[in-house]
Amino acid sequence: MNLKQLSQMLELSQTTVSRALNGYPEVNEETRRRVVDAAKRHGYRPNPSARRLATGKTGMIGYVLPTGSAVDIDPHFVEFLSGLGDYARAHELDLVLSPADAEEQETTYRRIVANKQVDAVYVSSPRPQDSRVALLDTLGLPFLVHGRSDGFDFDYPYLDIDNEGAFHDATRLLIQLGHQRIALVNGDDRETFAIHRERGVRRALAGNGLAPPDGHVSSTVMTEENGYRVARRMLESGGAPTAILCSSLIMALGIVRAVRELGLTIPGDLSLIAHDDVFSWLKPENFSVPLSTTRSSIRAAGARIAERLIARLSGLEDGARGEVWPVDLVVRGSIAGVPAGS
Amino acid sequence: MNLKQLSQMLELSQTTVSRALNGYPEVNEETRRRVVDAAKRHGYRPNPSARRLATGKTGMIGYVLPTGSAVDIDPHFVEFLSGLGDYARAHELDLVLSPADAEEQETTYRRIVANKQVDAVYVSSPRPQDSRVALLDTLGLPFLVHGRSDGFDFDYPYLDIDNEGAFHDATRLLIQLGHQRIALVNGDDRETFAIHRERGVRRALAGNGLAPPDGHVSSTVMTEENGYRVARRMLESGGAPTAILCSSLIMALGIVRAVRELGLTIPGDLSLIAHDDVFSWLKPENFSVPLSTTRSSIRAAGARIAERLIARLSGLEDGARGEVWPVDLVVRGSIAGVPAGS
DNA sequence: ACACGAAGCCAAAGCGCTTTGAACGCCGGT
DNA sequence: ACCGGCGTTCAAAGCGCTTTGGCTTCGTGT
Repeated sequence: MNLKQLSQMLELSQTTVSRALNGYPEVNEETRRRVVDAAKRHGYRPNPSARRLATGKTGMIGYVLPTGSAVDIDPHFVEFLSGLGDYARAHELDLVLSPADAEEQETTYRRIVANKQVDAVYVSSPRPQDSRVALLDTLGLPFLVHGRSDGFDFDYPYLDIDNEGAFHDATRLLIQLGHQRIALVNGDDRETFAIHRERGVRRALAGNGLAPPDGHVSSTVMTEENGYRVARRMLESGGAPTAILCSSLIMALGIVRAVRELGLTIPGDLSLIAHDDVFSWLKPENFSVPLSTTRSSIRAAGARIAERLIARLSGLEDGARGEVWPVDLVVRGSIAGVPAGS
Repeated sequence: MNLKQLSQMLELSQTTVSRALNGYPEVNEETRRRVVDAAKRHGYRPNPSARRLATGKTGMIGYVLPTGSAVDIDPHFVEFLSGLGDYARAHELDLVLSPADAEEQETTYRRIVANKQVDAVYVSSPRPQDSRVALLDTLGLPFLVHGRSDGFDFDYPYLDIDNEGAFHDATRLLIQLGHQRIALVNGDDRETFAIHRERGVRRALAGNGLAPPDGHVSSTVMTEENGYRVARRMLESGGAPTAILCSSLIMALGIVRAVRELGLTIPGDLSLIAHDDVFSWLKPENFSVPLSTTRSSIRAAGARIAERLIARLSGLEDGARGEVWPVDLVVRGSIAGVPAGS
């Protein structure tokens, strides 16, 4: 059933039917009712391909997926997707994933724009002065960043959590507990979130006249293995940290393993706070010693991003609002005062 | 730059230019060269929306993403995506994710078909007699299943790993080591993969006149917490298992935690084999006791699925070929003979 | 010399929608 | 009695591609 058939059936022009269905004002309310009613009864649904061609709007949002044999998609992504899906579902909003070589994302963004494949995109894992943000800004494709990209002189819409504040507060807490040698096991410090977290830690330390010694700030891909390696190295060095802040639960697994292997205990020998993105399959309270965390649901962020994206597509939101969410600091058994003799 | 402009520029008809570009035979090779050359020089790219409308083909593949507040997307999904992306990238093939309420996926599939949104879909986490498979078969939308759905009297294309064989072999190995009380910590047994794994275990046991006692086969969502709970329950019961087979590394984390908490050791008190889908962020060799595994890269499967899907879209593959991959059995330190006195 | 098929090209008709520009009837105001 | 304007509807022109059917032109066999 297409528009033509429907309009013939109603003895109206395609124009009128189209307008009735799309809520244009210049159609008689009585007529609109008839049209809407008939459309529903016959299960008429406008052909999206035709509509796309006519309007240029696709009703889809896009995401350029960095791939490559050396690239591992962040496991957080799936949790984010859950959130996005939760919200998008109700609006029949689809998400288009365009895989791209990690080095050549720009080409893909250009293609997306040239092809008018989506109405907006979202960008994740941004870095300072992220080229994608700059590109999208000039290309004029609406976008929303999950995270932040510092260093631009224009505003753009984003949703971020207060990484700096979270790690600042967590560090301050450790300091209040008497810790002085506090280490940071961070993610890739080319990304903004990691930079902000490091900044938070340093600021808290500096506020107390402290600074992390050499080798006590590490930046690696957030795997269990890296958590282990880094922790092992730190803990075996002279002046080992008495507390560690860690950017992910998965790395924390590795840290715990290192601690155990060295015959140390948490929190007896080492206090540990990790960032928790809230996964259902790995919970900080279930660590052998329940883990203190900075917590922020990445899934909720996904839902909010979908919400804002949809608002933007329907013209309800505009401008370049940045939104920063506070982060919970959840204290569990993994932190304590400084071990005696340290 | 659109087709019209390009054809005027070349002083040819749109027909000829279109045909030249799409490789139709009835165009002079000399002419084709000119056209292709000009198209490249001017960066002409056919408008996909227009092409869609004309042909009905979209050049995209779809996936219906089950969502809902109670639904957690499988973390394996992201690894699968990596593989899919690796391959799809080179072909500029995009993936459309359509979020759907877990209970109402059917509606979404119908919408996708009615709207001609994608040329094919892939289906994951199939169950026996999966309604999606039946639906897609009748709707006539090309599809490819990752996994298998038993119980249909027609063939359909799928890619699966030999779950039954893997768990059979792993169990047999444990039996050969002298184990008699072997338990299975499985995933959701409404899904085919879990059913096959259980079947593999039972078959190996039966082959030796054994059978799992009550309570030694569990089926839960594959989280760390469930691994812990189940293992704890099993190990504290009378006639505790001396060996456990486990369907995921994440659950294995929980099992290890339970073992440790009970003051037991691996492999001294308990042998453990888990299935490894090959994640970069959690590796079996890095468990405190290196884990023996049945191993199959889910990422490779993603790539292969993309490959087959693409072959199918370009008409190279047809029919309903099922493909089953063998699974590696990798022995590491987590298994040993039966503890004395058991 | 003519017919016939193949090779190569083209004009135009879709695909199914939105949107422009115009038409129609009817009202109130002058 | 006439005109401007409003409310409502419509025919037709896109959007940019593919594909049908037809039209030349040229070489070949009779």
